[in-house]
Amino acid sequence: MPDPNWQKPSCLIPLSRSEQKRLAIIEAARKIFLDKGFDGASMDVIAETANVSKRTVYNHYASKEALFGDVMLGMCQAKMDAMLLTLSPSDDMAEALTEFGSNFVNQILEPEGKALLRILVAHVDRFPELGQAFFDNGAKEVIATVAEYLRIQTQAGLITVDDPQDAAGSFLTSLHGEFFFRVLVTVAPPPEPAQVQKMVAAAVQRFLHGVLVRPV
Amino acid sequence: MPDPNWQKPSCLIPLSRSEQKRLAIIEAARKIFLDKGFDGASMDVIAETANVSKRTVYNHYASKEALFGDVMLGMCQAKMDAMLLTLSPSDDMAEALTEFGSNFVNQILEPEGKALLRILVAHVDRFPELGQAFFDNGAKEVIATVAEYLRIQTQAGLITVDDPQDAAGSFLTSLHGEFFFRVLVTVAPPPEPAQVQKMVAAAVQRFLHGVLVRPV
DNA sequence: TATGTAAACTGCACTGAGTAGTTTACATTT
DNA sequence: AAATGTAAACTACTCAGTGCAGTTTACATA
Repeated sequence: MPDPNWQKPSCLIPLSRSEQKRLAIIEAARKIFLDKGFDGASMDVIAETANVSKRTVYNHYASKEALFGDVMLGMCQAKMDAMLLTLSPSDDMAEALTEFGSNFVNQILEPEGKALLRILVAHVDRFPELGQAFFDNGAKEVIATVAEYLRIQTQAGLITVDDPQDAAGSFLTSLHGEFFFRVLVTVAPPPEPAQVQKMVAAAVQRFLHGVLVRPV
Repeated sequence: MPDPNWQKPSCLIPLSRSEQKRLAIIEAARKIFLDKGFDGASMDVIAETANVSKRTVYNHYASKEALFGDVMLGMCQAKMDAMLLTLSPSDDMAEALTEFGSNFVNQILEPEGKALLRILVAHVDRFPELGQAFFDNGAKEVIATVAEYLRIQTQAGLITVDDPQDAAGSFLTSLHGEFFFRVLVTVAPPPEPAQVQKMVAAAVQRFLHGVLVRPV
């Protein structure tokens, strides 16, 4: 079992017992919710997994909903941070976009990313703020980063993009192709990073070059 | 209330009373499951909505799972049929791809399509065969249709596509851009058909023309 | 070093609500 | 007459959240 002191803000000042318990609860809840969803997870199991009494769980969180919200927001935050790389206009375009895109696709398709997406999708109706937060603070920023990059490169005369926002969204989704859907809707395992790399590179090439021999 | 006779195979031969009840149950279950998901739906409410006693529901379906499976497979089938148009290699490429793509995107983002997707995603773990069936008999065929089209047009020398399968998947996802994700993960309403049309047309243009002024 | 205190934790029984599926006794349809 | 449907009560179970009596921990003071 990893030392809880190595978890959150400071690992120099030892955490209070109460804070240790809270982290254990969050960690257990994270596992159980990811695995079973909101309805499938029981507060008894979460408490047991956290090695904590059920009463303690309710001392820290007023309700199952509150615990779920806290846990999910934390996971969304972590995923957002991991998804966003910077794009340097000075680097080689194909290379820069491929690196950015591979990371993006891997972050989405990697098992825990997939599980997080599933939970979000499954619970939009009951927890609208979660999906909204993930989109507003995560996906939106990723798209904006790419859009800004496309705008700059268009201004530099390297490419021609009319609507950078629209093109960025289209480009990003073209990177994962059918896999996003397949992984979300079936039990198929996510593709290997090597395959992702290849798929993204191909999509970047198509985006940059086009496929038509003689443009109409 | 619509006449159940107008629903399924034949509306000439009147359906047996038993069959009428079965259709009423399916129709009610469809509504409730789409709205509340598997766990949120109760068999009592479904029976009540179908104007049928709970015992009758259990006379037709052995369990809640069985009813859910039947209802969902039916909806998947209908959605698959609606998603798949033909692609004539002789038509203008941009026009053909735009028409095909608009229909595809609209079918996915339209409210009931969205709800169906959400349910599938939310229940993959408990009903793996559903998502698998939807992918194998639906998405896969759509991709294959586009891939075959790209192969033919490449052979005709109109375009250059190395891996038609991969390109088809990438092309199809580039059509909906961020919207697929946004609609799935937030409560945002689906875009208007006009907006879809515009977005798809732009993506088709990019796919066909590319964006690079001077190819590297 | 010993002791007091407040806050937090434990364990467990309990309430109350919801629900899948069954049973029974009777009615309707074909 | 046989099959099918109805209504309502009933079983058996899960699970969120509470109450409570007693214990542990951190920390301050003596």
